[in-house]
Amino acid sequence: MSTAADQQDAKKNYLLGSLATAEFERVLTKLQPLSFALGDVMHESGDKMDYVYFPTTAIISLLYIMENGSTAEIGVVGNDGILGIELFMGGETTTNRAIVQSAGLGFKMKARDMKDEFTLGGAFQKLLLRYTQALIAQISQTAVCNRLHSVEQQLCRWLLLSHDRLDSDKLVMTHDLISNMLGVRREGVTLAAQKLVAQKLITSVRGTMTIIDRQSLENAVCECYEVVNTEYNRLLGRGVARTFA
Amino acid sequence: MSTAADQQDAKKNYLLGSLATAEFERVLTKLQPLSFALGDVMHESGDKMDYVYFPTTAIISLLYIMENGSTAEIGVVGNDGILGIELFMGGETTTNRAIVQSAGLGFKMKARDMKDEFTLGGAFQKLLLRYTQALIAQISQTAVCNRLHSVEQQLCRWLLLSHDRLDSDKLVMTHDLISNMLGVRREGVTLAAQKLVAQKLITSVRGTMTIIDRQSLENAVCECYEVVNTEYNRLLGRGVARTFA
DNA sequence: GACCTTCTGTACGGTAACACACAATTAGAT
DNA sequence: ATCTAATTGTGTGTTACCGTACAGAAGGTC
Repeated sequence: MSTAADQQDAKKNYLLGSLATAEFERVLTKLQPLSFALGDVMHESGDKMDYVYFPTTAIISLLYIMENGSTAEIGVVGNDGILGIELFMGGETTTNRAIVQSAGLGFKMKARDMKDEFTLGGAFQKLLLRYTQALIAQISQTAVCNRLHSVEQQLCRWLLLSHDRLDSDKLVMTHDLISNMLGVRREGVTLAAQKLVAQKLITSVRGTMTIIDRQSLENAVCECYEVVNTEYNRLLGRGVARTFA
Repeated sequence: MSTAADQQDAKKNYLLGSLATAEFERVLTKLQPLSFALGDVMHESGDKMDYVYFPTTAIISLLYIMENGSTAEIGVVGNDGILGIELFMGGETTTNRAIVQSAGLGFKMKARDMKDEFTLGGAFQKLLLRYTQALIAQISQTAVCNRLHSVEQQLCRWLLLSHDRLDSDKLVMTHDLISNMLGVRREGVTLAAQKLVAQKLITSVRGTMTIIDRQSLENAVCECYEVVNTEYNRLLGRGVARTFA
């Protein structure tokens, strides 16, 4: 692939966008554009992946599924990162499911190409490792947040994380879906959402939540959100969070 | 360092022990033996580390400390791994505190030496990356377990995790310390421990818990324990868990 | 327009873990 | 032997979330 439009699009993914020109152009030749549909399972626990993915407007959830069917999200990948770190980390597979949480676009790269690029040991490798460390920070914070914070706080965090990775203020998401991500009951999400609606931070109507007061949402969220954001910023040179005008 | 005794000791750390002879001997010249005392803080959130550590009989907890002072463990490193992945991952620091949970021995290596070894890109690098992926699995499972399982189940998991990394059946640990690791109240640990004592899985006296029926403890634990163990086994060629006679 | 499905709101009883308070026990120090 | 500090046990009331059940509302389909 190599149209100028694709080039522009690829840069929307921060990892690709931070590559120096020469490296970016080499990598670009190995990328194929791709559309992610809501609910698509990019890989199942234990699956070998044929591709790695660089979302630009799509968001992918890393979900863990328990034996009894309950689920919990451990992390999220959007235009900030790459799906498929297990390929260059050497394990080939992981124990979680990757599912499209918000439809959108992105690029894919063959597993073989990814490994070759990584083995070169250049700036791309360094970047991928730093990204992996940022992802570890996100997963760690999820662990802590799961232990110590309320559903309402976690819903705030989840909304902000999604908002950061989207162009729009509208999150197309049912309470049921969010409850699977947060690992809580659907009713729990409804209740928490109502509280946020009452404070006029969001609106929530059948299948869509809209963020109407992001600043106040940031005031309501637990520290976990900011900690992860700062860490992404430190490790990758820029935060994921939207900035204000 | 290079005495024959040290060589034997170094092999007690699985990462070091899985190196091929030539690589092991090269690495060995860069190791210094070290003793870890209970409660020692190996690094604080945000600190740059001068060394990485390879425990052999000590256990280190990766603890996250919230703004309000409450704490939660995100992972644990013993003879199965290395403390200080952030050095070769490129971030230099992390957002958690590393504290000695169980006193014991191990080795340290200068940060500079670690980076040089990693940059060589050989088997050691591959091993370190696979270990990092195993640690990610552990942290992820902690996140899920924090969300979905009871304190009693988590105490079982924590006891087994510690037992796996120790020679003894005695865990020198107060309820208060464990409560900080699990991110729950001290009373909660006391209650959970009482239930396990009633089932004759452990004994618990002032400052020491002793595992007396490991098999039953494994039956009582949630799936999280086994999942992580299987993943360590797959990624590193051997599990951490003790095997039975 | 009638029907069906999906999504959301509400209610009720149950439970696990919380916060706080304080008593009882044990270990170590002088 | 006594004192002190650390550790563990226990009780009481509160809260957040769970499981279950069901009603109402919104949207798609025929």
